[in-house]
Amino acid sequence: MTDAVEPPKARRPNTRLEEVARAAGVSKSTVSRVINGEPYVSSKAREAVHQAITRLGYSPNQAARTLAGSRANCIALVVSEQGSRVLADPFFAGVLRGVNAELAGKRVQLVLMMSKEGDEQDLVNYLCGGHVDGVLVISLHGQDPLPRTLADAGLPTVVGGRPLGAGGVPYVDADNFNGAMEAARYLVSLGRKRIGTIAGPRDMAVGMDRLSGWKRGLSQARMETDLVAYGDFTPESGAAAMADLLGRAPDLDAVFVAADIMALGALQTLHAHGKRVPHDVAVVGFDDLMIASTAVPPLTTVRQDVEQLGRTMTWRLMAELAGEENLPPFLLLPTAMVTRASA
Amino acid sequence: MTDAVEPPKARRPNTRLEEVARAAGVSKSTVSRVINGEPYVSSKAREAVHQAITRLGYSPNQAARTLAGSRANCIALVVSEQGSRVLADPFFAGVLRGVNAELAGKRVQLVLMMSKEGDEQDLVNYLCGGHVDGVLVISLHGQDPLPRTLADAGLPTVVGGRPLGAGGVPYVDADNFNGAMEAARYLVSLGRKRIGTIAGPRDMAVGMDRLSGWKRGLSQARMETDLVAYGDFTPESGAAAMADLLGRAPDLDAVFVAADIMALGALQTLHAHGKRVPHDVAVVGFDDLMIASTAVPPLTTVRQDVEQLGRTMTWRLMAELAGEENLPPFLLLPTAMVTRASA
DNA sequence: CTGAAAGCGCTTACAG
DNA sequence: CTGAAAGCGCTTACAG
Repeated sequence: MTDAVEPPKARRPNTRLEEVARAAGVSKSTVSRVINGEPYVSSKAREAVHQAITRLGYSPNQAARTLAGSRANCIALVVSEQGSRVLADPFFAGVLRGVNAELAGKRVQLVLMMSKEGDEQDLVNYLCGGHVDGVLVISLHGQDPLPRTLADAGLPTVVGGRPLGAGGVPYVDADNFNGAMEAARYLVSLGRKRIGTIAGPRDMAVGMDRLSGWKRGLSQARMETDLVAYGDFTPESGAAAMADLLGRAPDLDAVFVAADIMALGALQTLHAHGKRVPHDVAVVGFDDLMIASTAVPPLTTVRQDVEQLGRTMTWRLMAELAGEENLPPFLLLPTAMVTRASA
Repeated sequence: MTDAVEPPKARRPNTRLEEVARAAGVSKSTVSRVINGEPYVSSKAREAVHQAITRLGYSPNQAARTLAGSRANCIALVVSEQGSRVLADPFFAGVLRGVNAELAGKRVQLVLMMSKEGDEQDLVNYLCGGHVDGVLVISLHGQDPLPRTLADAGLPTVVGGRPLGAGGVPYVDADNFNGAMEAARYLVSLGRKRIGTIAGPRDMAVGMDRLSGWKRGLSQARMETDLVAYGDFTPESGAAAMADLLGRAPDLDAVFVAADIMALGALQTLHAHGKRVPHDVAVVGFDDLMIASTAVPPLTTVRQDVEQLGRTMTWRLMAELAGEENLPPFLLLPTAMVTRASA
């Protein structure tokens, strides 16, 4: 035997609060108070504790804090798996960046959970089990009762994107209605006469709100709002919807596509049909994804700031956890037209 | 005063293990054993406990489990913020889906942490503080010492994408070298004579490995490997690199672009220069993003399965946590050419 | 402003 | 196969 037997990994115990207390010459209570930023601590004691913490590289045991205290110091971001494929990756990643940015410096962890078809009960049990202080929910579909369930259980909850089936639960959303209306007005201002739209899925508010905005924009100009085709936020569905629209209205000269990712498919169809963009058909998208600027031609679109969405959701949730009152029931973030070559 | 004073939120205590024990007519120890799937429990007791758990909707308090036991039942996914912008969103979202898929059914939570410039020490303190059982690290840049630091601290760590500065730390990666070599060979087989490449950043293994693969593919055909331009995984950098290449070699008739997102920019430049794709210049990308198929023309590319990457990383980490031995030090996932119109 | 003590809800030897 | 008891590392009244 040349190999020594692996010694039983002596899991070196971490620095504990007690050691910090000893090093600082105070009691555990005082250290705890300093860590939690409580007011009644002498600056001398506070100073000593801070130094000891730094010197020892102390990091409080979260499990113990959670168990002893009443909060988990942890919030959950719940993503519906179904929705995550549809709403697509840039949305998800952007929101996440925003959430993290807002959480920076706060001692709050983010746990990520994907809700899968069929395990809703497990999810609700877990979330309501005191493991998290609050929940952020995104990419909801249809009348998903999840936010209502969580809110009813007394768990602070904020939804990203207006929830269709959860009246009363606070949410943050881009101002999809006005963004789409502005896009429609822009196309009208360009002198376009036959304007269609490729809308998002009927069971998501983001789809319906953008459709409503487009309708309003056209109605105000006394134009027809009959040219509607639906897609599901994939390039392929955008291509198919565009073909549908072209078949129904050969004289179509503009289209508002409710998502850049579908607009890419629409551009492909227009190209295949020999339609020049924007000469024959003007195209406006929505989202302003990174790839919008490299579409052929570069896509005119309505920008929404998804990172800001994540930040705002988190801010709203943390404010509620902090006990602030009279918080707004919902928040709408502004959108902005970005004019490029396609319209 | 018409409003009643808000009653102090009577935080309804959750079902506890003790109540389950009482309902099942056994001791707390036995309930704990059942929950943790330990072997020495009579099937009768096991059955009673399971029923009680279901009936009471019991969800164990993770904080208590963590504190009492030695594991956190939690792993971290660490994303370098800098890297996350570069590697782009689809990568991140795909990996995350894979991680979640692999974690499904296991009672292990995923906490997400973004490492920001300057807070590395906090991050290391936290991770090594016993709050997580293991760490998944992605989108590393340069010689980032993080994985080495974590591994040295005895924390099981798996890196996604070959780490440049962490020899010895287990990693999972797409087989970038062979994928790129295959792309180069494919262009050669098409009869192309002057083949360039737009490579990724020099400080990321993914950039270097794809570049090496391309070089090898051309060398084997005794072709020049001088036409290299560098980008940073943005469409804009791809556009600029393409212009550079065209300036250096007007006779260029093919280009391997190390990422689809850069290929979009390259296509735009080629278009602007009046080059027809693939007639004048054949283009092959890498990744097979959703948008590759709606590029104009649809992009021939090398597919990597990022979701599989996430699953494999997680599997590798969980296997180590389970105490399995003789695990592979690294794992390379196969790539596959996807032929479309651009080459 | 400070400290001693109880308790959060589990897991884990230990004894049987 | 099972149970009584100690202990994980904090926070929080309570008393001073």
